[in-house]
Amino acid sequence: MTAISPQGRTEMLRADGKPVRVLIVDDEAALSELLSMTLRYEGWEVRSAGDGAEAVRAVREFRPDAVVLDVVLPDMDGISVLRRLRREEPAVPVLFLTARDAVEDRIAGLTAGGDDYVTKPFSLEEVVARLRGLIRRSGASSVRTESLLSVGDLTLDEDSHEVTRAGRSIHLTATEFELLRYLMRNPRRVLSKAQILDRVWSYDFGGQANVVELYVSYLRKKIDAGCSPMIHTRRGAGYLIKPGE
Amino acid sequence: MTAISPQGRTEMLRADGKPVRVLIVDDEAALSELLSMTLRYEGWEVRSAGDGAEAVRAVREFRPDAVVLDVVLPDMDGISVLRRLRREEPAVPVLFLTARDAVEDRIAGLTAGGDDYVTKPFSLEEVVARLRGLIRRSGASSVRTESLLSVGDLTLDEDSHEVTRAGRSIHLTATEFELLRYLMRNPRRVLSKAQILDRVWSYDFGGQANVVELYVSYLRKKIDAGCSPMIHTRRGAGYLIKPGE
DNA sequence: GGCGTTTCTCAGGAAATTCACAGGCTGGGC
DNA sequence: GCCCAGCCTGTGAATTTCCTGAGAAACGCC
Repeated sequence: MTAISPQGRTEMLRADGKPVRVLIVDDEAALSELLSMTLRYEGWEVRSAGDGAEAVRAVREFRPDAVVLDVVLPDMDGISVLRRLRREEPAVPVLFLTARDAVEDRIAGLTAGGDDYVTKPFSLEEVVARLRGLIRRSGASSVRTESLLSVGDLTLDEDSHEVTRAGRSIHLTATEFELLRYLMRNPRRVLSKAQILDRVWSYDFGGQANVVELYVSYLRKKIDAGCSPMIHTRRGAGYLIKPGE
Repeated sequence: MTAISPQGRTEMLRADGKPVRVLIVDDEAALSELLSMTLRYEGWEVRSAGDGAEAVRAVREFRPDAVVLDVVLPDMDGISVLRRLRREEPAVPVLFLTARDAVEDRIAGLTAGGDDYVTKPFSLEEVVARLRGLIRRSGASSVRTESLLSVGDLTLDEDSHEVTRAGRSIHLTATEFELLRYLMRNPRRVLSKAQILDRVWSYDFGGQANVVELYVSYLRKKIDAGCSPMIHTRRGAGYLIKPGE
């Protein structure tokens, strides 16, 4: 089930019409808060736990639709936490947070089911998208939300990562894809370069703000080439996407 | 929920019909005062805190709908304050105030979800607009306010920054946009050049007062061209906007 | 380890915007 | 009808903002 909020953003709802519930299990307060705030803003109900014991308690009481689990925790490792979570709630999908070098072999074993993972440092856009995907596939929301975003004759499939303009398939790199997705999830809304940077680039990105300009430029070459432009610059304010003409 | 005040200004109200509450956290007394006065005049309830400890206390008692947070504070840096605020009130949206050059290092990673920031020196119009946006999207006011302002056949969308007159789209620069927004938020009310300067230009603007005349002139060329004029001069008093005829 | 791809920095140039200045215009008091 | 403060607006220059090519560095895939 999806609902269009007054601001025009699409919200994810559960079968009973209540907001989706997410449990965040992470001992780094800063990260945990960053995620909480972001997910709340997505319209979800969030609860967070700082260690494994708390997580198990929370999953029992809170009955989340999905769990974000940092695999490095102070009192138990992620695997034990996972095991105990699963004992409580076998079907709940889990999004693992992991360091880049804490290689894929371990994670691969964990994510065998419907689970997924992102590596630190991640972008908020990525976490939100993965979570949406997990929840969508888990069937927590009764009416399946579409994975297809569209603005005018431009479409973007969040599952297959396929992008088309006027039926024509377009190849995008990972960053280009995330930028376009963020724009398309906020059509007709001006997004500042700072907002884009905070959302699409990873939280520890320390580079120049003009990467945003650069990637907008890349996108335009691929998206708006030969067509009426959909990506618009609002000088001094930011960028927005809207149907051509 | 919006209400039209007796003077014709639109006010923002919370679900319970009470005014919106804003907490200002800033150690520069002058700036803090300026903001307080401005926000009170907007019809909001304002409380201010000069340091982090006070801020934490205030957020606990006052339960603000939004926080304005200067990231440079005497006793704690903005990040710690933010963290402690969030522990008290996880969902409260924050508007960060920051120096222009400090932007790129630290702010990334702070702004999550609905948060936003403005760089010093800012214009009051900008701060108010951002705050309104933050509160509007956070859901503090039960009936969400529209992002669309309209006076006669003139409309201004604060989200898309789109302006139309009689259905015809009009391109405005950033300053023109802010000036028009200020006028349109105060329809049928005479605004003096001094008021406009104080509100639309940044607080450290040191230029000639006749920029206001200049920008009114620009606006007229774009807004009132060929139509019955909506922007009127009250000689010796100021300007006002009202529907044509 | 090599090679193509992707990400990002840097810097030059183009374009839009902001603003000062100054001369012209106007309304209203006399 | 005259005058002047107050207002309007054309011109142009400084500044800001944005766009984009070139190339270095990092990454990922055999």
